[in-house]
Amino acid sequence: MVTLAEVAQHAGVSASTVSYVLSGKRSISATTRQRVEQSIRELGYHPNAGARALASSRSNIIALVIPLRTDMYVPVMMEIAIAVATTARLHGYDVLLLTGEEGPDAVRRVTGSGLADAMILMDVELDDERLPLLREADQPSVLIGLPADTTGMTCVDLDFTATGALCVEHLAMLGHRDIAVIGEAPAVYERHTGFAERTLDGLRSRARALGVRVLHRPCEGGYDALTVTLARVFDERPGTTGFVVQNESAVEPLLALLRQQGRAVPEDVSVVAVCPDQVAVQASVRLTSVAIPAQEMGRRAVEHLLTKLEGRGNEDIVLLAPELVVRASTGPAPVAP
Amino acid sequence: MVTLAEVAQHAGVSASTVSYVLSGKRSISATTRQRVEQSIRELGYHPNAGARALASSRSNIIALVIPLRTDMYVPVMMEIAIAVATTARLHGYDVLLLTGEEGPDAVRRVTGSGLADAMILMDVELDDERLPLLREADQPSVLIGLPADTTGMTCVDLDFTATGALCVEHLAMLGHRDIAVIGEAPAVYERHTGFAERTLDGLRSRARALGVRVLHRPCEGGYDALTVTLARVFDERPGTTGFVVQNESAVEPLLALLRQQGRAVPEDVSVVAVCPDQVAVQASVRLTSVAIPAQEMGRRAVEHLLTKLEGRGNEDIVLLAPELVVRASTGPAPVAP
DNA sequence: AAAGGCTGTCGAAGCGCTTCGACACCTATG
DNA sequence: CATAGGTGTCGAAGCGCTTCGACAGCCTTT
Repeated sequence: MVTLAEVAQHAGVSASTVSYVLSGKRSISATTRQRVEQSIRELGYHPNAGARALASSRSNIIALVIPLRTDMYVPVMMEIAIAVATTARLHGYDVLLLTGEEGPDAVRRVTGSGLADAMILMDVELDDERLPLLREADQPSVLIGLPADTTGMTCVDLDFTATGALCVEHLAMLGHRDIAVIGEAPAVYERHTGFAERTLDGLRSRARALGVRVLHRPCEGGYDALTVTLARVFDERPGTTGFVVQNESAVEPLLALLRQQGRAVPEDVSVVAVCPDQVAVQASVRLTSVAIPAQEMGRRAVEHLLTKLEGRGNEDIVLLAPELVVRASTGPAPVAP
Repeated sequence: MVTLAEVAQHAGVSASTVSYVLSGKRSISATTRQRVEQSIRELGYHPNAGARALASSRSNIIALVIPLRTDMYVPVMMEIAIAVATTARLHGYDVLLLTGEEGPDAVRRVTGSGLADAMILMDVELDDERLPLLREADQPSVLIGLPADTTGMTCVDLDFTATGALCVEHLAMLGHRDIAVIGEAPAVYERHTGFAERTLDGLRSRARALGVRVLHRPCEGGYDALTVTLARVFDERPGTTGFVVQNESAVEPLLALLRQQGRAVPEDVSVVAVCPDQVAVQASVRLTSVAIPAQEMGRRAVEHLLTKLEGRGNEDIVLLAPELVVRASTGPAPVAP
């Protein structure tokens, strides 16, 4: 293993000079710099992470806490994680992957040990028990998701309230008056993950404003669960012509069942989905949808974290504006028979 | 930030004694140990990771290199990553998340900087350019996937050859004589990721032995691509009654199209999938399938890595035996009309 | 009773780096 | 020409921990 001292000797300068070449914190003459850089290349030198962390008390590592559950939005989580890792690398940081399993202990461990300089938490619950710890930690953090109390926190999320409103608007504009919402599994609501409720809020309040009726049903993924849910929907609201789906694993079953019941999409029934674009375009009917901008969320989270690490920037809520893309699953409401 | 020295002072012992209490590398009297542990708890001490890494030249971190592409098997990757993180924590290790983006440089960086003690690489290509680096590195590594040349490497993977064979066997036993394989996207084969080819090999050689005909078609996900592929299959082999699908995003389209064409599953056509269980049970027909044991792969990879870190264990190929679970998508071949 | 072996604790060195103050040298200024 | 102010480089201290050798005190063994 090559050390700073060896590089210094090889280049005929002192260790501190090499350090300053590396960090750029003091001016170094062009000739010296080149000589040092040459030595670094020749010897294949890589600074030792531990020593660096110890001396500078910065690890250049960002901790990313991902949810342990893999019951929903897996591709979204993955995409966020990859975006976080990629963006972090771009700025010279590495990413430490923690699962939600450890709970608050993970926060204590990271802040206490100096393992990471900052943390990003995904899948924050409305009343997350890690929040108090983060508030009093001296390490910056960014949440992906929106807890109930955001004081002192920086959060990045899709504006789910606006998303809900957008979906209703689109359907209302097409003349739909009775809308059903197929939501996430009941467990997701019970867990108070926030985004599901917020979508619903946005949806309902805009529906009220537009004079549209909304029926909401949480739903497990898969065909069996959806068969039951759909039957209940049409039972209670036979005139339903618009659907909003916020549950990846309910998308395809919904389309299949509608088809099976002789309800054509979009002639008889319109469907708007809240899902990754890939799901929307690969579905059996290309879905009008609001995408979840996973990459952007990951990128923004890291960038915000970095400005906080630099002392600039601070408490802040970033809500990404939803975009509805019209595809083949929505059309004018059928004229009443 | 609490330091070892502060704990030592608080407990009225020397720093080294605290260190030995923590590491257990020398015997400590029960009373001293308790006093120290008490102080640690009271002060909320966490060892500083950088200092520890520097002094011991072990970071207690495992690097996990995940593929950058999110075009396939995303849930599987995620599940592996989570299993790796969880298992690692169980043994006192943390996980550093690297994307394939950096290529061989990632390996150099990690080995050079002592950032991690060992690495796990996912999505290894048959002739991966990182392999030579890993061979000469003094850090242990484990591959998830099987490259062409495995000398000096430890690999963990599903036995895809056996998987292919198992699928054919099952269909052959049910009397199917003409089998079509719907594979991954052509790009996956071009990239030489290995597992796709191995499945095909196992499939073909067992088919030959059993006197079954096999037609293989790579296929992009989604309905459009599958419509074309399926038409070609039935065009070339009208008597096809068995399908093996190894492409998550082709599963549902296949079922839908078959249904649409009036081919009942499993009465007219049988379908076996190679996919995560979740996909198999959530499909519109509960699929007979060979699961990809993502959790197990992640767990085994970490455990192997740890034995290598301890100096025990070494070069080794672990092929997990596939298990075929019969569900509702396969049945006896229809009697010829 | 002396020699030897354990056990439990301590002090000190050192891991590889960053960073502060010092200082030699050079150039502009009065 | 002496002085002030930059530049560019160096030496040394110290980050918080692990680990090695030393050794005091005790218990066996001969």
